[in-house]
Amino acid sequence: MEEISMRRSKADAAESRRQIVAAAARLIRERGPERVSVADVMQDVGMTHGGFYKHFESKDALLAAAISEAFREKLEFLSNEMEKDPEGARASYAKGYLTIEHVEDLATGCPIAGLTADAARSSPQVSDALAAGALATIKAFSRAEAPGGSSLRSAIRSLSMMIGGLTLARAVSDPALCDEILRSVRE
Amino acid sequence: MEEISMRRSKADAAESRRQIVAAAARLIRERGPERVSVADVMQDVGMTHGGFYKHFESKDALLAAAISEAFREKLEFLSNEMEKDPEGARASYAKGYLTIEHVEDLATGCPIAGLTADAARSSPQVSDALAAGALATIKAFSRAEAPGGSSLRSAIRSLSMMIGGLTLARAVSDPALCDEILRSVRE
DNA sequence: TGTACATCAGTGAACGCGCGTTCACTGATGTAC
DNA sequence: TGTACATCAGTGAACGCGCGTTCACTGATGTAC
Repeated sequence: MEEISMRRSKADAAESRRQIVAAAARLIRERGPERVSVADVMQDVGMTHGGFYKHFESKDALLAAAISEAFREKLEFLSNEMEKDPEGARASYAKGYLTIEHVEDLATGCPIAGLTADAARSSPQVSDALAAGALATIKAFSRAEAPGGSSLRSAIRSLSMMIGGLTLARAVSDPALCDEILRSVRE
Repeated sequence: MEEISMRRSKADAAESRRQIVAAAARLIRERGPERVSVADVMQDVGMTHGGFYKHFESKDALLAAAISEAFREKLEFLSNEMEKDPEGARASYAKGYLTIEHVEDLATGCPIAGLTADAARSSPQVSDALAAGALATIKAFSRAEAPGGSSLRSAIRSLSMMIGGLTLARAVSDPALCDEILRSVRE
């Protein structure tokens, strides 16, 4: 315990930072940005809260980095799908998106559905990170073009249906209705 | 100031409670449930925070009541629209829903889009209130039937598109893209 | 209708607690020679 | 390669502050007679 408390190499520090951001990206989606303290995040990576400010200027700076990280993971996943199957990537992403697993798994779920309400009431630093992620998501979806129709329009419409369907499924409590929502929106 | 501090009649007390709930319904959508304190709400209706517990058992009880009130207002509005124009109520509600005004007005906006993420991380008391409101909304939309198609399915799909479109429009920062999202989803 | 008293809506001070942030300190790391 | 020293990642205690909640108190309301 004590020998861990000394200074670490630059590589170690960079790894610490990565872990802090990854932990925050999960925790803020699971519990909400306000219900996750700096100490919670640091404890999650096995550190004490005091060292936090060696990595970030403020909690808001961490939130912004965590939101960017959440989008990075999602877009990386979509990008891999597109390499494997350029034609069906968007449909298969939507299929995985509209599942009971995604409804229940807040921690690694869609950051647009999970964090837009929070970001809209937060500082520019936080809402800018969400806006950048949302823009990148729309662009990625436009690229993963479905056959026919205006690319941007159809990307926006697909994303809206997915985000709204997930939100509505999370809003209701009756499992049967939740399932009906997912099935209805999946087409 | 001082003469206001004494006991009020039962009618006055009921009116106070109504005002507290109405203020909370606005404030929690505007700032988020965690960023609104009991003292903020009481101050908004011109009272001190000490009297709060004469009306509610806890802050969570107020949040539940405020969520129910937000839905009540929305459903009342939809109900009025349906009386005026049974055929076009759903379309005209959707048209008003997908506007820049609604994107910017969090305080009196859709509680599903604005509060589902918060409710999903809250106590049963709070999430149950949201679930009840969401169910009532789906039912009202099913009743306001669009011509043709399965009533429930098409209600769910319309609502999903609206909620997702509003969320996506709130997520982005570019006004032109925000406008493009609203237009794309409005059909 | 009038009187005496219990009730209880609202006040304002106080409570404990957790939060974001700061700070003095430690000692391995990294660098200048 | 070896030595001396500055750096800085991480520790753990401490800070002010705001929060949800409690409490003793006030005096008009509401009721029993």
